[in-house]
Amino acid sequence: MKVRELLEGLNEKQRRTVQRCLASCEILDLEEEVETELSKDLIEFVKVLSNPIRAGILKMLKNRWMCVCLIAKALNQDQTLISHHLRTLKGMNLLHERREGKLRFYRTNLEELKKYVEMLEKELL
Amino acid sequence: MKVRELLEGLNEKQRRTVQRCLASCEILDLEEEVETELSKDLIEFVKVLSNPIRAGILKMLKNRWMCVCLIAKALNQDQTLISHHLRTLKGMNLLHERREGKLRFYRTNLEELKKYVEMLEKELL
DNA sequence: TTAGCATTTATAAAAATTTTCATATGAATT
DNA sequence: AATTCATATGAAAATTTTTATAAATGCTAA
Repeated sequence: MKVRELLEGLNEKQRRTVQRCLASCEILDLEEEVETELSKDLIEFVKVLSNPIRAGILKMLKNRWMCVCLIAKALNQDQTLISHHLRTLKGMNLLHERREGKLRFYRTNLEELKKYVEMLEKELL
Repeated sequence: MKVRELLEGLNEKQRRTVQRCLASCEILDLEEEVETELSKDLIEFVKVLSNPIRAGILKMLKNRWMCVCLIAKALNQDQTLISHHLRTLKGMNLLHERREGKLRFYRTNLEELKKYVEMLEKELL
């Protein structure tokens, strides 16, 4: 979508005001193509990361395996709450899981995490 | 905080289970230092970014100035809603602002944005 | 200077997320 | 086999975020 097309979508008064402004200050070129869409996945990733508990989990598990009860202890949170957040992270493929007896160990999936961070840079910088 | 200290914080049964497991599978070293804290600012940044409208604004304004009414048109959202989100973004210093007559133009503060993305990489990768 | 317009601000309503609590599941110890 | 323990799940409650509505600001053009 070009700036010109957006401008044409405004009501008459607004359009006149903006046109006049752009004519005098030349702050914006009408022929520029405007991109607003971010990948749905990327937004979802950022949302997952935006919770301090989930972000803390990813940081803590970036270079080690830990079982659920130790994760809960480290973050000083109820185990069932941690379980919920682990599920969310797993849902985005951001964790590896490994079972040892009745314990479950998790570790950050750094490949996947890096993929998202690179997407972020590409889209916004 | 070391893994050993976390372990000592568990109740006796749990501690025994975990100790026995670690003794046999050697998946985790008790002497490792565990880091869980992310910078408060960084989390706030990620939260700001986690809304699709705000992320869309940052993408659209990464290389141009646009006035509020055109931003609203481009995202096909009510102008007052856009104003709210602009305020949030301004509050994190993620936007430059410029007034031309009765219009207000915004543009992404790429320096600041880059700063946060770099923090993110440093903390999580 | 006044009337109109672009935008902001305040506040209330709606929607989404997080947390808690009760219960389920599956492995291991007894 | 029965019980216990670590973790998972689901639904309800609490909290936060987003959106909508109404009123206020401040610039400008007439």
